[in-house]
Amino acid sequence: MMENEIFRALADPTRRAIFEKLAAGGMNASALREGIDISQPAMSQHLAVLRGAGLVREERQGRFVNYEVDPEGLALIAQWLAKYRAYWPARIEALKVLLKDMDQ
Amino acid sequence: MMENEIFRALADPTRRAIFEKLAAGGMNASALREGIDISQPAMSQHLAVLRGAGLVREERQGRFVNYEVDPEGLALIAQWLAKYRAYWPARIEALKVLLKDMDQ
DNA sequence: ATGACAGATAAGCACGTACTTATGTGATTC
DNA sequence: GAATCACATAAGTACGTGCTTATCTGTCAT
Repeated sequence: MMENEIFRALADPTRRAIFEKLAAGGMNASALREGIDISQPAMSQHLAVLRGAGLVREERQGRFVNYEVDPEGLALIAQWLAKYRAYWPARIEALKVLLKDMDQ
Repeated sequence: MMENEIFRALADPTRRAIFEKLAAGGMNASALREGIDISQPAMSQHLAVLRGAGLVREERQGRFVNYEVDPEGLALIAQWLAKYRAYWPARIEALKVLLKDMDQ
């Protein structure tokens, strides 16, 4: 089950930080390390977990590897979330923002 | 940070199963155990984690404790997800379903 | 080819997590 | 008020996770 790997991947704050950084634009593993105090192997391992969860995808570019957000993982979270739509409070501000951004 | 506890809580498949069961309707901890092969203390501990994450809330009813889905946790996930809306593929079926269910 | 560089993998370790059994707490029933 | 029931908490344990250092793989420049 993919959900398992997705939520497990996002359960780690360092991985969420990496993902958030990638969401601002794809970049290679070394560039990703800047600003996040983490060793090279640790970064590599985190990226492997994110990739396994379908949250990130890689693309070899010479001797660099460019990473970017994989929409598939996000779509699966949206799908999971949709199952519980009955419980989403109708007038919460966050939801209104979400709706406005999506409905176009 | 609440996100941390939410994703950590959902990273466990047993807890997701409990949450899913609660989403079908609130019930007490004993009723929740039916169908899920788990000891009473384990269930109690899982419910404590889900409650700490804002995914579930409790209500004492005599010597029973009724548990139900807390919309706040779900709203926070939606909020987190909304940050990455730029990456959501526009025509994925899951997303269309999500949109249809929300936009009313 | 050789050295340098980007990144992955291996192995080991400290700590966290999910479970267990045992016991505690609060509410109900008799 | 004693027994029982629903649930929480305590303590211990097996296993998972995230980190480290060391090493390997692949690509580029010279």
